Amino acid sequence: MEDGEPTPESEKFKNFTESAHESSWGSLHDSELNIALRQQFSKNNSKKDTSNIEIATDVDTDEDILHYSNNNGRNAVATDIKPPTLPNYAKESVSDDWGSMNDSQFISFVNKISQTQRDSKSTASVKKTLLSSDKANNTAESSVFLDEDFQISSTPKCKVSNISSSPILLAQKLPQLREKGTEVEYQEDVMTKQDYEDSNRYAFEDHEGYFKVKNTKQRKQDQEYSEFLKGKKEDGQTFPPLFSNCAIHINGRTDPDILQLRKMILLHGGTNVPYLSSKGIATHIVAESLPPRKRIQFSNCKVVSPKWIVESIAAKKLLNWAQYRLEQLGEYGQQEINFLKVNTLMENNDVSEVQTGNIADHGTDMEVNDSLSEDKRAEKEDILSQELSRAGVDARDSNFLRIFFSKSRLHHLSTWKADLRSEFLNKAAALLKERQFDAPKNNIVPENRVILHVDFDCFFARVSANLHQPMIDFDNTPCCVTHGGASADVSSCNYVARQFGVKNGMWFSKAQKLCPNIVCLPYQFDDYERVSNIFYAKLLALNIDSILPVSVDEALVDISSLCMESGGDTMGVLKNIKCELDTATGCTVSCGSGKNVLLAKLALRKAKPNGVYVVPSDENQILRFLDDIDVRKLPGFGDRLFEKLLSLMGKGTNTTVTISSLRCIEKEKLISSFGIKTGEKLYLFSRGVDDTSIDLLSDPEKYLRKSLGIDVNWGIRFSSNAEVEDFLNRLAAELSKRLVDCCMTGSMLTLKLSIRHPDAPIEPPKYLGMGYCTFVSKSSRLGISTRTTGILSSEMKYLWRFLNVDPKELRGVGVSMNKLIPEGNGKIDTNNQMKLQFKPAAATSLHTAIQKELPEEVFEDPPALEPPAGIGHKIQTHQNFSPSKRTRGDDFLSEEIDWEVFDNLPASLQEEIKRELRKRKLQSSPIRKKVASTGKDIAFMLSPSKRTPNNIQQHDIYNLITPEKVNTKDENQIIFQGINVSEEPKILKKLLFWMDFTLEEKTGIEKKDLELFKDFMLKLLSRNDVIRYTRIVSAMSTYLHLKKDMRGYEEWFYQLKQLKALPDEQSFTAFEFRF
DNA sequence: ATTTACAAAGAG
DNA sequence: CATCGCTCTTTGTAAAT
Ligand SMILES: Nc1ccn([C@H]2C[C@H](O)[C@@H](COP(=O)(O)OP(=O)(O)OP(=O)(O)O)O2)c(=O)n1
Repeated sequence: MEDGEPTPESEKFKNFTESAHESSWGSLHDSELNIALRQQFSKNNSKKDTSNIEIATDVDTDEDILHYSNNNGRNAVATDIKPPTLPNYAKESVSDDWGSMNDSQFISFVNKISQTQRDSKSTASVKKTLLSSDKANNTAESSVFLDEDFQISSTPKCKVSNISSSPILLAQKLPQLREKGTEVEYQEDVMTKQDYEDSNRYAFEDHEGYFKVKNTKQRKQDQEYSEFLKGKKEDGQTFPPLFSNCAIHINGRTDPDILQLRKMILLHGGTNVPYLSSKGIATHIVAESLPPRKRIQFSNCKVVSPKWIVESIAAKKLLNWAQYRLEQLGEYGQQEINFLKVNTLMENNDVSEVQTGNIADHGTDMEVNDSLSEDKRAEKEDILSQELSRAGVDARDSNFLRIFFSKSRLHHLSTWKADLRSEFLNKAAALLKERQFDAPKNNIVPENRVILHVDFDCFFARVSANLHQPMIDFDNTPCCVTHGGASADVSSCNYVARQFGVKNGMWFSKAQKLCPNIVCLPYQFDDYERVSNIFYAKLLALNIDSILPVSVDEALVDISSLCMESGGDTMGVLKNIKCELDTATGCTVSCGSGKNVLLAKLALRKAKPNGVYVVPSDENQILRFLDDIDVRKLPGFGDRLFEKLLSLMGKGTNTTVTISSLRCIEKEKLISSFGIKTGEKLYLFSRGVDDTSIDLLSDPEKYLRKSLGIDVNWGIRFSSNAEVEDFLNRLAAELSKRLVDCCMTGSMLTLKLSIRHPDAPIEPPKYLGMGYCTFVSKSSRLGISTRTTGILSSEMKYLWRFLNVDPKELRGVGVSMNKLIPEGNGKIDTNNQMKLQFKPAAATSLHTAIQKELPEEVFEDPPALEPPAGIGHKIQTHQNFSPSKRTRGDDFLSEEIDWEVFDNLPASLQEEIKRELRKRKLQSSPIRKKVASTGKDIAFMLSPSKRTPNNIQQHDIYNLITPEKVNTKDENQIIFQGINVSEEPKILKKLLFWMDFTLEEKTGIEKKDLELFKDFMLKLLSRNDVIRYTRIVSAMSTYLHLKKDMRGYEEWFYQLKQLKALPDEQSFTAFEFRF
């Protein structure tokens, strides 16, 4: 059993796992699984009712699948009658901007056009056709194709402002279309033959090859197109080849947006670089602003504002890019950063792929190999790539995190979401500031609000399929995005696959069983981001009242004003928005609307796939709409709540519950079984009531991030404590980096561990997965708001030791910063500082040390014993928690304060970045992934207590030889630096000098010195010389108090805080000894 | 009565 | 070979204050 023999329980677990993945992707996670299992186990143990439960589980699952099939059935019918999507060419032909298409879309589009226009050679006739089809788009087409899916019909002639094609743009684009068409037709042939191999599942076995080809292909195509254009001067339009020597990459959302910029660049002879590959191609990067991460990545490129393009074109000559250099880069020479970077790369013998952690394991266009011969380089890369492949599956490798995150879909989703939140919050903040005086109160009463929920249909699957070569008939071919192995998750599958019962989150082996012909597509995170940028750019271009990003492919939008303008034709507005988004992205979205968020979300469920749905605002109609909806569709209503509800209603597990029956349950009953908030929410939801706001301006602080964490629950396999602590060091560095990225510091740290459940096999069914686990978490106050890697890692290691988990049983590690404040806004956690006056700090590393060195009975006394009873007890029951068995403390001094190099970066580079952050300006217009400043930019909106000048500098910790020398060893005499303890003033003088020195030094306290110092202090304590001890700490604290503005202040504060906390325990101990 | 620590659930 | 099971918010609960 211990060795992972498949016991009945673990077998059951496996079944449960798989069915859970099927029945509800995303809503049932392992933590929940674990709960479910725990519950089942306990049930089984107490009631001996195993078979019953198993059956129940199965039935539940089947039912769920059935339910979804029904849903798909409806879609299938619709598909049979009429294709739910427009034929690609029809949609694309009405696109007002071909720039939004990717290569394959473009090729297909052009082919269709040239096919339909085969006989007509004149530009004018093409124009006419396109124009008429454009018209069709706005009128007939919506009724013909879309009405099929609309639940409520409306006139197709609605007009939404801002979204119709500009006639000027249209006229400009027409000749290009035709010309590009003939050009590309040829191009496609060549490409198909020379570049692509038709492999069984993947078009390309590896992403790298794929991206290289894609990049090459697009650039080549763009280039031929521009060359072709150059020769053409008809139509009176000229496009001087301003950018002929430029290869330009557009980074994220810009103004004017990426579509327009790309067009401008290509028209004027430039090369567009859609993806940054490891070959240094891009000469310029266009962006509005960049977060530190990308700033380093892009450091050897000329990073310019979009204005450079616009104004160069206006001036009809290439303007000096330096004038448009992105301001944030400021004074640090790009050369210099590049130089540092290159050196780092070479020293580390690293490859750019790992360095940058780009999605397809790609680096930037940083080229470090100029000096190496091709052969040598290839050889080197070969060796490195071998090392890399190990690094990706071994958490002990220093590159593991980077590789893991670069391939993790969930990491990307989370990151995108956080970035979007941050960006839109900043936008809102800027807007609020602008408005401060003219208060443009929007006068729409809640009853008349129209909330739109818009979401791509099977986002990843659609985008990946669009890019796939050979082309996929998306509406008839089952396909899904997955890494491809049997136990790999299906991230997203299309609706064809869903008819077979395939679901997002299901294991691929299962999906394949259900649907043997399913096509497997690779992840293409860059493209998801790119399409998402277009999506949001389009939404922002509308006259919307507010917008709340829900996910990379999903947003809540207040369209009350738009609907008012259109005379209440909500359906028409939705259709237009849908059309607009479909054409711009080459995907399909669905739109649902209602007078509140709840109704909008439910409407979207009805609208999917590829449709729109409007919930009317009449109360009775709302209730009728809700009546037949499954309660499981309510937002926030997952498996666990459903289970509870079933038991509350005394229903079997295989039933569904409609909202109308939920409505029959009294409020009190709901509250008593679900808790006050949840009960009340369910009560209101069942009546269609929901007052959730989506307005970032209404309460900006609410949307400011409150925690920042890192979780790794894959690939965690350690054999020793040292390996774990090494990993924690790297986690700390990563956490610190992310805190820098969003300009925040935090004062509480939480470590969360996943531990193999005793009943789970050693190796779970999923390769390197976490399997069935128990979880423990422990948090600690730092006493100071910080993000210093050294402090974080030290604290994490303390928490790790505290939790006392066998490294071999560890299956996952998470760490999170909890009491966040925006950078520079008050350094000290005053709340906690106050507490320090009265009682020892919460757990700190040094406590551990003391515990280790004290006799065992100390642990039995609550004041000295850090863990509150609850925790200790819980851990004990789960995993033999026994503090007294902890290893002796000899290793403490060498391991406890493990000051690592501050970060992976050279200190000078770090310094530059931080300076840069401080310089950041409020009005810089934010761009997703380009603006990391969550905190600072909206600092002015925070309550005054949280606002303080940000003149306190961050400090570094860096190894440095200080004036300290080796301590002497004497058993009887306490000697510090050759000075006997009786000469206390001398020692103090030395200490203050040392402190002063390190406070100024940007490299901080040298690790060895600190060890020696602590060693000395601990000796004092061990002799019960609390008086001296306290005197020294007080003197140092007082001195430190005068040095608040020094860079080393924070670190010293932390250290002294720890030292201060010790005597309380010590005196207690002494007291104990005396009696 | 609040505040705090921890755990669970739910989302994409 | 595989595989990349993240990360944040909200809520419930029990215990401490
Ligand atoms: N367990 C999950 C759930 C979602 N996703 C990713 C893939 C999806 O494409 C994207 C968006 O999630 P949605 O819930 O919107 O699902 P889809 O867009 O795939 O399908 P649809 O919205 O049409 O139901 O998030 C994922 O990787 N794993």
